Amino acid sequence: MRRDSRLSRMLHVLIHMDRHYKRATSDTIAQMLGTNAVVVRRTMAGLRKQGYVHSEQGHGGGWELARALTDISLFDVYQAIGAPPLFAIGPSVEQPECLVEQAVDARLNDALQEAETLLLERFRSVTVADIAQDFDACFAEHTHHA
Amino acid sequence: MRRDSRLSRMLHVLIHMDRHYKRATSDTIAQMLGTNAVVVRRTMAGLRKQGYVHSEQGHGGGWELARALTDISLFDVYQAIGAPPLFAIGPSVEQPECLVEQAVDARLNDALQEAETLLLERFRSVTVADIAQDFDACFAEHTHHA
DNA sequence: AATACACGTAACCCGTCTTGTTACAGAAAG
DNA sequence: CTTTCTGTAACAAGACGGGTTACGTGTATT
Ligand code: FES
Ligand code: FES
Repeated sequence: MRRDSRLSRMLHVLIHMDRHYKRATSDTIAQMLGTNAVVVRRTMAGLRKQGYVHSEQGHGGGWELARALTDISLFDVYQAIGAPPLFAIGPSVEQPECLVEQAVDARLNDALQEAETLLLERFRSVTVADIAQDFDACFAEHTHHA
Repeated sequence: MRRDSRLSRMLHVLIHMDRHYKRATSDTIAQMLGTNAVVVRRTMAGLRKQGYVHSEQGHGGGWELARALTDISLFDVYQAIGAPPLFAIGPSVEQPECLVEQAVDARLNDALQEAETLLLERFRSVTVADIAQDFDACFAEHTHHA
C-alpha cells in the first residue's frame, strides 16, 4: 500500500461500465479490480455524491453511469474521491518562526505549486472518454496484429 | 507525520550552518529543527555520502559544510536524502492485464511524469545559495521596517 | 409475508512509511 | 580515563490507504 490508487481505479470502473456492462454490482467491480466490495462502495460514494454514477439497492440493483464519459474529466474524478494530497513531500511545519525556514518553504511551495497547477491542468483537460478512446485504439491495434 | 519533510529540513540546516555557525553538533541542529539528534544524523548521513557536509566524531566534533551553497542545488539535496517518492497518488498495479487499465495508467503516468519533470527541473535550477539570498532580502526588509 | 439480493456505513485490523526514542559501540579531545 | 561527539541498530508511535467483518436498509422475487 504505497500510493493512493483510488483515482486510477475509479477511471477504470467508469470506462468498464461504459464499454462492457452498463450495470454492475459492487462485488463484480471488486472482482475485476482485485479488491473488496466494501472498498468499491466506499470509493464510489464520492462519485455518486457528485452525480457521476447512480446506485440502486435491492435485488437487481448495482451501479450505473449517470453521465456521459465526455462530461467527466480526470479532475472531476479526482475531486469526487476527496481531492487527496498529491505530493508525498513538503515543508515541515505550517508557520515557521525562523526566517530561513520561511524562505526554504516559500521556494519549496513555489515549485510544488507549479507542479500541482500543471498536473491539475492536465487532469482538467482530459476526459474519461479520451482514455476510453485510447483503449479503443489500442484494442484495434491489438486485434489487427492478431 | 503527513508529508516527508526531510528536504525542507536539510535545506534549513545547510543555510543555518553557512550563515550562523560553521560547525554544529547533531544536538544543536536537532534543537533548532525541533526534533531529535538521531534523526539529524540519520538524515544528514545522505548529505555526507554525497560530500556536501563533513562530520567529525569525538570531543569538539560535529557537522560542517564541505561545499559552497552555490554548488548545491535542491535536486542535489533531494537526491542525497534518497530521492523519496514525490507523489502520493498513482496507478494501482505495475503490469495490469486489462487494456483499459493500461490506458488509464498510461494517461495518469503521462501527467505525473510531466509534473515530476517540471518539479525536478525547478529543483535543479535553484541552488541552496539562492534560498539563502531570499532570506537575506527578507531579513533586510524586516530590519528596515523595524 | 418471507426470502434473497445488493447497497450504506461503522468498526477494526494490517502494511507501509516517516518520525521519535533508547541503547550501545567507536572515536577524538581533555 | 572520562567526557563529548558521531554511527547504527532496534523499536515504538502516528498517519493513512486498503482489506475485512458486521449489521442495517431498501427492493424485487416467491
Ligand atoms: S476489467 Fe472491465 S475494463 Fe478492465
Ligand atoms: S534556526 Fe538557524 S537558520 Fe533557522
